[in-house]
Parts: sequence; structure tokens; C-alpha cells
Amino acid sequence: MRIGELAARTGLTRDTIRFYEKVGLVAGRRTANGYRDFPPEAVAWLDYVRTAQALGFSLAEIALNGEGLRGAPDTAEALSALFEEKIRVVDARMAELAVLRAELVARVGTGCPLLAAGRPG
Amino acid sequence: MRIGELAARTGLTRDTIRFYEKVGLVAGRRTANGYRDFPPEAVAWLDYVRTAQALGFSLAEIALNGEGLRGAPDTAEALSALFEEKIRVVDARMAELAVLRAELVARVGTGCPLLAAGRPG
DNA sequence: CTAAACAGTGGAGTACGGTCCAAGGTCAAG
DNA sequence: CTTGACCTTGGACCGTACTCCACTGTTTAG
Repeated sequence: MRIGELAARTGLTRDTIRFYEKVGLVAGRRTANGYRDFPPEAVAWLDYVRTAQALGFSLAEIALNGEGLRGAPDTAEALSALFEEKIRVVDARMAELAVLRAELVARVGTGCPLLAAGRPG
Repeated sequence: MRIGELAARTGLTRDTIRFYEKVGLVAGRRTANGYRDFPPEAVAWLDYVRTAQALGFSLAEIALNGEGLRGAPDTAEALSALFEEKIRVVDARMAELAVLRAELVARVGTGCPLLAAGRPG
């Protein structure tokens, strides 16, 4: 499919997709006239890119994931492994947030919360 | 205290503190010779800035929080309210992550995770 | 055939959050 | 009085992730 259709299907702009191609996030074959031609899987891949981005991964990291997938013998399995890894990342992030939450709870209602910030001394 | 000491106590660089002053994140009185002179509370405030940043707040938002605090009749109470608000934000962020986690779990182990991405059709 | 809708390129600009540097002023110790 | 540590300023520069623009080429519908 051409870039306009991919843009419509993913909710990204054409410019963003061209930018993603430039940084190696998405593959770009060309038709005879020079237009980009994307496979149908590009839609799902870009959906995944947005998810990974929401998880706090940089585009460079996501591109590396993609590299790994392209070299994998069984892509479906490799992708499952990738998702499992992401789940661990999500769990870690949630744990961090839980710590921050606890710190915030501890500060609420103290006489002077900023100064009660648990520094030594 | 002068900027070097504040930098040492917060773990920030002098340049970062000057940058924070420029964007209104931290107050800058001056001594007779033109050196910046920070009150002791600046340490705790900058600690808070880092925490808020870790929560995903932009420096501009954090600066606005600071504005609100300076205008508050009871700073300790205003700060408690601020922390309570941040707790709600943390809860919202954790809920988002929980959704993402569920999506990832759903994709693991499907025949072709990328294509099973729950799109209509 | 023409006009619109699509595609291409390169390059500039934006916002955020710093980071580094050069040139110079201030201050305490030896 | 010099040395060195500290401070000042302005401005250039970086990486990330886009976003917009002008100009040009291609395809499609009437």
C-alpha cells in the first residue's frame, strides 16, 4: 500500500511515516514510479511502535527490536518473547510508580512536606 | 547558599540550575557581587522537581505548581494538596500501564501476535 | 487535456531539556 | 600579587521526535 493509505490506517501523518522510514523504523520498498510501497503488516507494526512508545521506549530502541525480529527464525515466537519482555518492563515501571506513590502519601499531611522529604539530617 | 553548593546537594549541574532559574523553576536572589543566593529550601524544592519530573511532568507544569505554592496562604497545606493531586496522576498512569499490560498479555502466544492486534476485521 | 489528489525530495523550524564554552569578574590562601 | 576556585553572561550546540514548507513528479477522474 502507499503512504497515504498507511497513514490513514495507522493514524500517523505521511510526514511521520517518512520520518520513521528515515530512522529505520519501517521498511520502504519502492514501486517503479518511486512511490513507497508498504506491506499490510506495516499497519500492525506501526501499531506496535505506538504501544512501545507509550511504554517509554525511544524510537531507536524500538527500531532495534525490529532488527531482532527480522533476523528471527520464527517471527511469531520472537514477537511473543518481545511482548513478554515488555510486560516485565511494564511491571518494573509500575513498581517504580508504586514507590513514588508511597513517597507522596508519606509527605501528605506532614507539617512541612518539603522539608520532611526523608533526607538524612 | 551559592550555586555550587546547591548543585552539590541536589546532584544537578550548575548549568542545569541556571537553566531552571531561566525557566522560572527556582528563585534567584543575588548577593552584592552578583552571585546567586539560594535559600536552604531550594534543596528540597529541587528534589521535588526531580520527583515530579520522574512522574512525567514537564518543567513548565512543575513551574506552575511552584507559582501556585508561592501564592498559597498556607504553603504546607497547599503542598499537601499538590501531593494528593500527584497521587491521582500516579494512579491514572498506573491504570494506563495496566491496560497496556493486559494488551500485551493478550498478544503473547497468539499465532501471529502482530496480526492479532485486535483491529476490527 | 486539465485539474485535483496523491507522491517525491531536501531543508528549515519547533519544543523540550539540557550541555558546553569562551570571556570575564570575585574572593580567599599563600 | 598571583594562583586557583568559584562565580557571571551570552550564545552555540545536542538529541529526540516530529512538523511544515516549497518545489516537483505521477496518477486519476471528468
